[in-house]
Amino acid sequence: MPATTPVDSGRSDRPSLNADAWAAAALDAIAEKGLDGVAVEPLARSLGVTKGSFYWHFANREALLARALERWEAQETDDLFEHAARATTPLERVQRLISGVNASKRASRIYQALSCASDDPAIADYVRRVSERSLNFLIESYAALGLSTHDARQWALLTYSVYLGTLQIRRDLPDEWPAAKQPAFKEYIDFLMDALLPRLQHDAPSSLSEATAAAAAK
Amino acid sequence: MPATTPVDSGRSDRPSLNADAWAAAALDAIAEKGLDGVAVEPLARSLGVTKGSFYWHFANREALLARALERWEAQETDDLFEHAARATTPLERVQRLISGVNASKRASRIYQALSCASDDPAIADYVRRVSERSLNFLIESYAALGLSTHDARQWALLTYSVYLGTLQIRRDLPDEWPAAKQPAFKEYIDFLMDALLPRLQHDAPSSLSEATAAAAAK
DNA sequence: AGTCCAACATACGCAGCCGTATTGACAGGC
DNA sequence: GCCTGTCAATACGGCTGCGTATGTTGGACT
Repeated sequence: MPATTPVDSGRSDRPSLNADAWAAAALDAIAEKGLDGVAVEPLARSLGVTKGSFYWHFANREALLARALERWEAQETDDLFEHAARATTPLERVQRLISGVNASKRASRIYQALSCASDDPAIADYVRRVSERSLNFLIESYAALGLSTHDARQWALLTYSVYLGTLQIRRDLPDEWPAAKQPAFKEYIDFLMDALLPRLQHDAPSSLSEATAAAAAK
Repeated sequence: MPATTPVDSGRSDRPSLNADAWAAAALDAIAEKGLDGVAVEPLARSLGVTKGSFYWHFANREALLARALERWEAQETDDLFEHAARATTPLERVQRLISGVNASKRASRIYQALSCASDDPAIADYVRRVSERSLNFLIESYAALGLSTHDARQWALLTYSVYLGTLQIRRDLPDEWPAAKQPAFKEYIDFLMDALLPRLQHDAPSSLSEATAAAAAK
């Protein structure tokens, strides 16, 4: 009864699922129920179809996972580039990363779920690449602040570990973590920015704190 | 054929499994294969018995999980107390936590696996308590350094997030992380200690760096 | 109008895990 | 020597997910 357009031209009753829709649903499942949440039959149910549809688009569950991971990696990379494009100053980049810790609960959950499952070498490669790009982004940001490659790397490792650790604290100790609206949140972000920025001798310290406040106000 | 001593008197061919042995095996499974690795039949196989034995000691899988989590919480708490007992100075406490980031791969894997599965409210409680104790330990350590409750809390959050984030970096980016034997490791630890300790005005900075080097040399 | 094909649905066998029920081995107390 | 309690093996049913084989349908094309 429901008319379908096989080439997926425009909208219809059933948009005729494609592989990307399955991959997107798989990523949602990872975010909500972990990697084992990516099961063919439950996913089909949530999409309102049966697995007869799935095995038309994919060879098996592994192929779906690969596609979902590619999608995830591309998304994370795009986010990073978009992030870099918006923040012009290297200083601003670090500030945005840190103050953005309260955003994207979904992204952090996917990241953690995949990191947990990185025993699987296939998954480990994706996680490694995504993490590496984030770390390199930070290294470049600190290098652009005038630090040597060596020092920039150390500061980037520090900041990235703070970022990751904060994500986990927010999850494991939700009561201990101030809501973004509370004054304690901004206060702590300011504290972090002070701890995560090297004290450059040739720069006035007031400019750092002013820029921090400006970014946090957004 | 193999004689067993049912009351578990001493050692025998089969030491007659008790509930604690099952809980220990369950924790091993969590460390190696995640929470879903805690499956009755595979565990029984790895212990050389069948699940007929399991359902004598436990009502169901959930009961095993609860017992394993209790065991884990007790272990982590004991480790923390032992850790506190050995490090007398508050400064030493922070140093040992940070430099001990390369130890206990197993513990960190269990922690991460449980944190991933903290959607389950039963598990979340255990994770929360364990994390809370660690954080409070750090808060007290920083407070003992002369910081106010508020400042100690901020520094503790920073250090704990660095600790957690470093664990994850070591797992996700094993190539980026220096081995404990490499000079880069000690160097980075020194860098961390400098970044994670407040600069107290009334203390000579040289004493901090000296104490750091002494602890790292161990 | 008839054919073809993409995109499903249906039905099946298989494997793994859970939990139960039943039975069996073995030791110690009497 | 029998009885009882402990710990374990075996056997079973049920559920869930994977993968395959085959049926069905509606639209595109000619």
